[in-house]
Amino acid sequence: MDFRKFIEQGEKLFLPNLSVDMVIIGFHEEKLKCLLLQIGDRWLLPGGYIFRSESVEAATVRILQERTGLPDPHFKFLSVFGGEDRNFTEEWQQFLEKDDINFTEDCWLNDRFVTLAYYSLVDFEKTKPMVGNLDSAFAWFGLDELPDMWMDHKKIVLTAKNRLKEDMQQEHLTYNLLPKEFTMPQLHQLHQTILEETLDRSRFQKKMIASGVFERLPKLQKDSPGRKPYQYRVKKA
Amino acid sequence: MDFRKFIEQGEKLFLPNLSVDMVIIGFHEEKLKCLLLQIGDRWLLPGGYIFRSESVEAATVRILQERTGLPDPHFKFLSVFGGEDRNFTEEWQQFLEKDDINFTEDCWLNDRFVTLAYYSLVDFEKTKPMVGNLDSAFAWFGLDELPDMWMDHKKIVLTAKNRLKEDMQQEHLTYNLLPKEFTMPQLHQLHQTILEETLDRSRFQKKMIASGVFERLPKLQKDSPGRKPYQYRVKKA
DNA sequence: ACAAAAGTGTTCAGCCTACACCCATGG
DNA sequence: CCATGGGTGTAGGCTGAACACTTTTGT
Repeated sequence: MDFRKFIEQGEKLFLPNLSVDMVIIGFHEEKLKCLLLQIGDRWLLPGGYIFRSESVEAATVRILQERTGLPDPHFKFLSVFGGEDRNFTEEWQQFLEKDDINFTEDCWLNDRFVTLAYYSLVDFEKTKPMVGNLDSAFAWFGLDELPDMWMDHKKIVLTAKNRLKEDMQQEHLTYNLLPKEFTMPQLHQLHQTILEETLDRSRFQKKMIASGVFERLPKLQKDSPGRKPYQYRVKKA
Repeated sequence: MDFRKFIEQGEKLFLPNLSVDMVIIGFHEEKLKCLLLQIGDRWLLPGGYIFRSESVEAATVRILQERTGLPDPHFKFLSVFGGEDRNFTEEWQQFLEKDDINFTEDCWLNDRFVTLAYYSLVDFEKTKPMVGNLDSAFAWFGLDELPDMWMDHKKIVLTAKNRLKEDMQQEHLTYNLLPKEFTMPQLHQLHQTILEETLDRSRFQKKMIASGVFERLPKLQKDSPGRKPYQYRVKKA
């Protein structure tokens, strides 16, 4: 969408005062990373607004696809952030004062926003992040090395980090962070990273296999010393 | 709030296109009941809108207090319902056409609404439901005997019913449905009702006591045959 | 042959399960 | 004293914890 149109006509196109924010999480170099965008000097979560003729779910998928290039990304609802003072007046002003856009104080973007926060687990290697109209860059940040962020966005990321810990103990979803085919040692390492504690290798392996969620594939070929691990993927069923 | 002001000026006072709906659940006569309001011939969930200068959380609490009369009601987020065609044009029309209010097609209430659904567990006996400006009556309905309801409201109730089943296995929250002081047989019966299955009495009792969440009080005095049960309440900690 | 990596076994403790049994009270 | 309701005990099975052991591979 054209930038000027977005600023000037956004309130006609989108549901006002409501946004969607995405905590997009990947796993790279033994660490959890979060995809952030840069506007001005500061960083913020990828997000967007809901077209008046679009369901919330569709908006969520669209925003995710736009940012990650993935056709069918995983996502899960996180939380509503709805503080009465939740607006981005300062942030927009800092960024837009240098531009020639007609950005007045009563612009819809300056109003209060309730945001619907989601988190999304993606395959780091498959993800092809893209910048939007407003943001000048993207980058992956370790969840413990977050930069200065807009408003409550850092709080949203940390909420996602904690929620992921809880959710993964209830349902199988961590495989979304790995390639389609992966090994138990990889999954084991991933779980340890997310939970921030060591897990008994033997028990982990048996529990995962016993869950019946995964199916075993031929062994992985690789050039490192030691036994070759089996590969697994999620059962389609 | 004055009815005319609500219709005519609501869009200035509230965040537009966003509502809060409450599945208020009580336990009475061995059954789960849900508090509904009547507008015209049909029933709907208690709900409301968020003032522009009010946090979502504050709105939630306010709406709950208005409807239940309870000072500090329990509530928990349920889900977002955000379909692209989610509006109440038909429902409002049916109800308001007999009135002399200036209710035009472009009224804010006819627009699309995204709703934030919560559920709330209340002590049936302590709850003093109240009707609002719009609704003509309230009533408690068994979760398996729901009447004809607005739009997706029945779906929201059933979502709450299922979520309650899941949540209660993770955290202690069912005591919100009972008086401050209650007995294990009561709690046992309640859990069986919610889960729709029988639970071993012995095991249930030991598990509850072992959780350390409750403290034992003197035995209950009552006039029925059989041993008198202890009373319990939640530990304040 | 050795070290490293991955897979599998073994033992023990603790918890869940299904009942059985024991206590208290009113009729 | 017995029917009813409520509290506690026990034997077996399943699951999780900790760690040992074996297999496979590159160097």
